[in-house]
Amino acid sequence: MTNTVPARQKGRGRGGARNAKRKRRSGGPSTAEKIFEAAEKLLGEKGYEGTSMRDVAELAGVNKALVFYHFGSKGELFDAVIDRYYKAHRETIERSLSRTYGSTRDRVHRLIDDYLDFMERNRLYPRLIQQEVARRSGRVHQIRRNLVELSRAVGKLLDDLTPEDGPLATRHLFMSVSGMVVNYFTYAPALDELWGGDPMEPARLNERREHIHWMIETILDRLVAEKERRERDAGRQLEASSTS
Amino acid sequence: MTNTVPARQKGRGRGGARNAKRKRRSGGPSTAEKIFEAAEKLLGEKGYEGTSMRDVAELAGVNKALVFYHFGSKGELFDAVIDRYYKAHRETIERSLSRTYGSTRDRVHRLIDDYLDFMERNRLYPRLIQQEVARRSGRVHQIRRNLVELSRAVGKLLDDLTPEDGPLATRHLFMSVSGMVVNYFTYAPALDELWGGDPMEPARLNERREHIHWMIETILDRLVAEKERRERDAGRQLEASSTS
DNA sequence: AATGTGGTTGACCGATCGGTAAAAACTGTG
DNA sequence: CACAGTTTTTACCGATCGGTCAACCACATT
Repeated sequence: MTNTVPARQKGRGRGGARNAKRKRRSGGPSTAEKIFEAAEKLLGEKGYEGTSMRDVAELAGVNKALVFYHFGSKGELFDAVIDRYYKAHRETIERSLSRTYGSTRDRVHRLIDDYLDFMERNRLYPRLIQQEVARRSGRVHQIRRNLVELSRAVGKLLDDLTPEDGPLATRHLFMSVSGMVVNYFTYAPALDELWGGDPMEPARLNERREHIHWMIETILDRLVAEKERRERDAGRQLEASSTS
Repeated sequence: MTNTVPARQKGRGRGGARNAKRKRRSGGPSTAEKIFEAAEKLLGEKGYEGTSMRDVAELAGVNKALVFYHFGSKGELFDAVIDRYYKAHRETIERSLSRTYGSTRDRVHRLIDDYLDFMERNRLYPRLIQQEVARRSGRVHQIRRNLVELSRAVGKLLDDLTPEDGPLATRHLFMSVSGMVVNYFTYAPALDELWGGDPMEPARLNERREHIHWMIETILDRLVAEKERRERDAGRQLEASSTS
């Protein structure tokens, strides 16, 4: 998966990073991969401060020193995890935005679907990101940039449907919709009384998906209506001034 | 503020909790209050695992042992903080819901306003709650119950406007709206590039408030329209069956 | 068989963690 | 003043933290 070159001597020391890549006979995951997966899980569940390197080693089923051998330090290990998410997140967005066919409305719905797919495939990601953002961790600045760029891209997609400023600016809509998406994954399981069952099972997830699409549809309808009203008003204004 | 009786001997030992409450001459906050405020701040900013009792003592400007003297243990200290939020949260909701005058629409808007007021007065609360919920901390189960009850109360308020199940059920709307509210406080400061200024200054907060009210209005309009359509359809159905 | 190399191990380090015990200081009351 | 009760301080504890080290192992090359 990620780079398999150990981190022992941090950059300094002997020359180029010779990519060893010794063959692994049994098809199982490499040590580095096992560590990475354990770190991914624990970071999502317990957060950075709540996870110890011993926990990681134990869950991975390897010696603790191996974690440092392969990833250097706790910070580097979790940076690697976050970096993977960052790249997957970015790729998801870019791939979705690159498909430019269909109406604006179709493209927005498609973006939502791709975003939800990403969340469903990476269920620990929303938990991780909520924890780190709430703590102002600084370790997630790349992902923050992703979100800023995504909001700007949505702004271009919506074009003249939303004003540049004020309560209907794209950034507000973006915050609201991303809140709808992300919060479900973090809050719904904690509020399972409301659902009477596991909110993460496929049927419930699809229900949530429908809800969000309904919300998007409702918002877009209103934005279009308001735009038309603005244009009508402008036309009337023009008409009135020309006849005066 | 909270109970000022130290926790040294956990329940057992000498008889009733004699409320000492020795008078404090200088008007400043008591030691317990200083500790509590420091804990509140750090818990919101760094989370439970990210905060040490030494940090708390240092920020409060008191001896570390005093923290244990007054609050017993780390868990009890932070439980006290969370309990205060729980009660304030609950009181805010109950007071808002108890004012039953006005239309359903007015009452919903009022609830949103009161909720936003609470968040603005307790800016560390959304950060705390997001961290603890994302970690499935278990220390916030009272607050989770608050949210469940709030969702049910909103359901009663909306009455027959929302169906019991499916993507338009109250729980989905509740999740979406609470996401809009809470996520702004946790995400907006991390995405300050989008705002070109501090999203927590009063003008921006009011803009956000307007946005949320606009969203609520849009959702309610659509729900009312769909309800009327359903009734019209039902009437037509009835008419058709009576003339057949 | 000798050598070099990347992967692995267990023992260990100083720092910090939450928590405790007992003495010391402070306080109001007789 | 003596006394009792409360609050604060100092010094300490064992456990755990992130991280290091030297030895060791498996294996490919010479």
